[in-house]
Formats: sequence, C-alpha cells, structure tokens
Amino acid sequence: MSLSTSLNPHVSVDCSIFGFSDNSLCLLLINRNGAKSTFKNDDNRFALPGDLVRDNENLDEAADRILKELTGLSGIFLHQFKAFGDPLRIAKAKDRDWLKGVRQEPDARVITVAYLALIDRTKVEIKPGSFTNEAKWVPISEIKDLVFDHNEIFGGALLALREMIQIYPIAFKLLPVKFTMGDLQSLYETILEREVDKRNFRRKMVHSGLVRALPEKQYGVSNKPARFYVFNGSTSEGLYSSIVNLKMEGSITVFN
Amino acid sequence: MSLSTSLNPHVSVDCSIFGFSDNSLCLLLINRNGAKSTFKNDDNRFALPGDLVRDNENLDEAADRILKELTGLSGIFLHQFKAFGDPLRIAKAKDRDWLKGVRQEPDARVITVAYLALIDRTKVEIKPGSFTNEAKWVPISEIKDLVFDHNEIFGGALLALREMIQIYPIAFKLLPVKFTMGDLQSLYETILEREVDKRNFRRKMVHSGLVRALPEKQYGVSNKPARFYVFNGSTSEGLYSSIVNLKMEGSITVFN
DNA sequence: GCAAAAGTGTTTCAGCTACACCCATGT
DNA sequence: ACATGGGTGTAGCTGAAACACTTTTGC
Repeated sequence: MSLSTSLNPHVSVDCSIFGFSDNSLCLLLINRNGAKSTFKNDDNRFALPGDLVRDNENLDEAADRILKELTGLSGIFLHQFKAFGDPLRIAKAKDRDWLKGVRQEPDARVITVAYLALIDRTKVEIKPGSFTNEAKWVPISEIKDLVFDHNEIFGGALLALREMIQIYPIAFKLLPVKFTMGDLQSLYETILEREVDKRNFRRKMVHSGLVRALPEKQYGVSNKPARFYVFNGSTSEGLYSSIVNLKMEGSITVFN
Repeated sequence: MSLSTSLNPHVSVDCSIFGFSDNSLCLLLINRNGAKSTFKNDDNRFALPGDLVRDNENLDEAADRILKELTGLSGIFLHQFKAFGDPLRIAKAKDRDWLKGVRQEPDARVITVAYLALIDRTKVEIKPGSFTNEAKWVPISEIKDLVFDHNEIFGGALLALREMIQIYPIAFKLLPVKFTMGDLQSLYETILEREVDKRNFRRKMVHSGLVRALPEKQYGVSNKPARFYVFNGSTSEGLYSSIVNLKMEGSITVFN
C-alpha cells in the first residue's frame, strides 16, 4: 500500500504567470501545438501553463515545478488563489480532442488549483526543452480565447493580483532589482487600470520606506534621466513581506 | 463514456462553519464517533464537516450540500479560501484507521478545498439524521486536536475571516436580523482579537450606512436596554455585498 | 443605591487629494 | 528649439484616534 496512490488524473495546478516590460503587463502562455504535444491541427489556442499534480508533491511544489520547467527559475513568487472544479470545465469538444492526445485518462474529471506567479522578465529566458517554441509572453489586453476555463482562471488571477498589490508589497517582484519611479508607477497603473498622481505616488513610496533611492541614474535616454530605486526589503520575507499601506488614490478603503 | 468519471476518492470539500452567540465565536464540528461512522473507539476527536465531491456537482455545490445536510439551511454564506494538498495530510495512523471504516478507497490521496461559512446561529437547529448527536458548536478557544490537517485548515479560515470582515460587510451574516451595537462590536472584537473604541465604532457603523436603527429596544435586561439595528443591505448582494470601508482602529492600512 | 451595559461629542493629528511648473537629455 | 518623461511643494480637507461622563434598567 502506498499512501500516495495515483492522484494524477484528477487534480492539476495552473499558473497565471505575470511579467511586466515596456509598460505592458503580460502573461506567459503555452500553445497547444507545442513540442510536447502530439496534437497538431488548426486549434492553436493558448493555455495557462499547468500540469497534473504528482504523487509525492504538494500543491505548492507542483506549481514550483511548473515554473521551474518553463523558466528555469526557482523561488518565484507564487500565490494560490482559487480552485476550479466545475464538472464540465474541460468538456468542450476541442479541449477533449486535445486531451486525448496528451492524457492517459482523457475522460477523467479534473479540478485545478490556480496560482498566480510574479516574475521579473529580465531574469527569464524561456527554457529550451520541455516547452521550446510554444511558450510566449502575451499582453493581457490581447488574451482572448484560452483553452478550457482558462479565461475564467486568468480573470480571477488578475483580480487577485489587483487586490494583493494594494495590501502587500509584491509589485516589485515584477520589476528588475533596479527600477525607476516611472516604471513602478506605470506598473501600478497598469494593474489597477487607473491613473494615479505622480507626486502623491512618489511621496508615498519613498515615505513608506518601501523603496530606497540609488545614487545611480539612467544613461542615454532621450529625456531627463531617471533615478534608480531598489526595493527596500529582504528578498525572502516572512509571507509576502510585511503588510504596508499601499492603497492608491480612489481605491476603496475599508474599516479603520 | 461519462464526462464525470469518478472523481470521488481524490477531492473533498471541508467547511469551517462559524457561528456567534453569547459573545463567543464558535465552529460547528462533527465527532468521528457519530451516527454515520462505523468506527467506534477512544478516538473521539472532532473534524470539520466535509465530504468527497460528487460527480455532478462543482465545488461550491458540494460545500452547499454539506451545509444543507448539517443545518437544513440553504443559501448560507460560503467562501472558498484555500486548497490543501499535502501528500501526507491524511497519513496519521489514527486518521487512517478511521478512514478504513468510512471510505471505499481509504488509501487514496485526497486534496481538499476549504470553505468558510458564516451562519446565524439562531436559525440553525442541528439536523437530525445524517449527523445527529455528533455535530456540536465548539468555541474556537477550546478547539485543539482536530483530525487530519483540520487544525491548519481552521487556522486558515480564521485568518481569512479576519481579513474579510475588514473589507466586506459580512459580519452581519453571523448575527440575527436584529442585533444591538454591543453585539456587533463584540463580534468584531472577537474576530479581530482586539478591542475597539465604542464611540468610534458606532459612529463608523451608522455613518457608513451599513446599519439602520430600529425604533425597537431590548426589554427585560438588567441594564439600560439597547437599541436594535438591522443590516442595511439587500439580503442577496452581488458578491459579498459591496466593498466598504470597514477597517478598525489599529488595523493595517493599505494603499490609498 | 448599586451594578451593568448603553449611549453620546469634541479635539487633535496624520495623511490623502488636488494641482502646475521647471529640468535634463537626445534629436 | 522641441519633444519627452523626470522631478518637485503646498494648502485644504477628510477621517482616524483618543478620551469620560451620564443614562437607564433590574436587583
């Protein structure tokens, strides 16, 4: 008797992997017609990276593994935000055709545990091997017809991210170690889908002690060079580092 | 071929059902040595109500069913807050002995999706039948050795509840339709594990428009009778009713 | 009259909001 | 010189925090 009999066909983990560059919030998606797939036809829709959970790993470890396989990076920020278990979530005809090509038990019902991941894109080089040529950063504004219920999952991830960056200082995980105030503000504005006042934003960020100015500046830009900042916290904080006051202008406040 | 082949042995739902009465926050727990169990020995520890997910229900529906079976009530406030999937979460010897008595596949790994539920205890009468004599309200301060990883799950539920009552007006779901400001404040203080100023609390509650005073008062109490209030929102709100400012003194604020 | 909880206002202070102009660089 | 984004200060206002005494009832 093994304590970990096969869970495989019934529980998966899917990751909404966010990245930010050129003032654009992107998701790292994989294409069905990729190297791992034997399924080749005209259905080349994108999917959230994910996999069935293995016998001897927990859910967090499964998510970690998926990130590692795809990006080569360990210790990426991951947050489990919801499980999706509709009986018909993988029942669309196109999805089922595809499953037949990749799953041992294509008819099995699968519930999936959804994670969001935040990645510094400058550290990522999509890994050759398991997913080569099938993984791609897609701006979230261009995401439309994903497989299964992945549109719903991605929507949930975006909402969870929007809520979380107003509570925990996690936005920095989407930026390089050094960044400008412009980068940071643009990131917040993109995720919150709302503009914030430049002066108020900078004052709050500096005054809260979350960031520290470097003596260093941009070089070679065609406007006034911006000062660089670094995130002012240990790299591996307790939970999501400590909670700080991060609500932006116009955001809904709560009890005090 | 059925789209919903047996998921049963691998995915369950567990509910942390909160109730509040006599200024005490309680959890509705079931005892292993109950009517449904064939397992009778000295291990009469308590467990969160839960069950394997059935073929044709989604996760929310499974949680709903469990609540209905236990309390007879439908439409209870439920919130999925986390999935627990450690490979060894049900591997303790005592737990496994018990599983052999109640599960068809006692060795199967099970991941569980955890919900928290908020109940008005005045509406609940523990249902005869499925769980009679084995379900019990336990003050959270007296909860200690639960089965499986249910202590961890309950801990997560409490944290989630504490966070949520500061964002969404859901505390009312733990109170009768009519309640006093003292009740409401005591509820918040219990969940937040912190005292708040009476005058500030009342002002905030009334001024925010969340509650409405009734002309009615207590009768027969041995002190100044308190005015009754009602929650000032439709009974079935969009999500968790609208978001309002609910943070209490000393709570961590966030971006503005 | 005593115990017990209800009820009620004001002052202070922190921090959010709104707002407009000059600066440094590349082309 | 012009275009581009960087960078800066203040005044008003809202709302959070702190704080103590009186009222009503039952016993």
